[in-house]
Amino acid sequence: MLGIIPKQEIIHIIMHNHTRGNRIDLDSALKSHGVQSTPQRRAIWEFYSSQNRGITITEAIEVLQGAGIGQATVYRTTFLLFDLGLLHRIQLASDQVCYVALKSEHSHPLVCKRCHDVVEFDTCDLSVLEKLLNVQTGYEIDGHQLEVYGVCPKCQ
Amino acid sequence: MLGIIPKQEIIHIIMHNHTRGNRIDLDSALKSHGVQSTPQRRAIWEFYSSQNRGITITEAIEVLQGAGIGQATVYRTTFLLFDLGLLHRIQLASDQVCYVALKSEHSHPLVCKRCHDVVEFDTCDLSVLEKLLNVQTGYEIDGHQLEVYGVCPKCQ
DNA sequence: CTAGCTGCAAAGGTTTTGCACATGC
DNA sequence: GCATGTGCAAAACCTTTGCAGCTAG
Repeated sequence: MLGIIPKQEIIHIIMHNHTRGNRIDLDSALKSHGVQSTPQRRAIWEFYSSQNRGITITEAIEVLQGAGIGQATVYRTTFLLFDLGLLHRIQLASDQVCYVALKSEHSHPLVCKRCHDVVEFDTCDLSVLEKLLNVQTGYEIDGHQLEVYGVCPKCQ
Repeated sequence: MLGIIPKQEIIHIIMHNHTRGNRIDLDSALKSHGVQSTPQRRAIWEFYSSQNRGITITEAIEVLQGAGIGQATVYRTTFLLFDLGLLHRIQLASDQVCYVALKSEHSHPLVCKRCHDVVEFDTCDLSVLEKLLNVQTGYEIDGHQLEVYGVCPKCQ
């Protein structure tokens, strides 16, 4: 009963949910932080956005150098996008880190441990938890990072 | 009304909650994974456990070399402990990663963005979310990573 | 026009590795 | 006693930086 939803369908469901949230607009995101929109930045964002799996910096460099973008720029831009909250950073194995473009403004990745495919979800309600933590600890809560891990239907 | 709980008290509350969960026993954890318990591994675990804030590998190396432990061993052991699920890995700034020892088997860190102090909580109930994701996506869910960020009372 | 961005290549830092020796079981 | 773990130092790798030229606004 589980795992029989065709992949296409899943993507569709996910995309459908996303259209309810605010889609991310790179240019406004950059402008609102007072930094320029350049062809390189757009290309790098485009690349991350076009993948639905975690991308390591090394992979990104490899691909984007083919498009004539310098490795330093890939580093600089990836960190910039991460700092702006447009990329999600994911822990794979003990030492591997990869990035996924957020599709909507509040979303979390569900990552396949085997093939690293990622689907996103935005239906996490942690406001109650955050309130509780605030009362219990006195911390002024201002965000969370949630990643869920599993094995995708294809890999099961 | 918030932020007036003395730190001592907070730690107490947190520790008290933890005693309800299973405390972590390094030796059994190591043995159950078929790896040896050595003085170095115990010392490194001891060190992470004694801190209530995120520790970078560089900091760990610096301290533990004082105890005569080689840097390669610190790397190897830190990754081992992380792979065994005994250390939590935390993203600080865009490129800084640090580690925190889990106090009980299912716990999550609440991290101060300024001083990197960490308190842990185990009251997250994501089973409903995990079930939903399973049905929606066909993924076989087997874990999640949740980090909450904020500013601790001291830093406010 | 100018502040901000980029590519290049070198410097700097971090992580991994091979190997001889030591140690847990 | 032997498989596993460790320290050392070198190698490999990854990330950052300085700078001259380019470009977005």
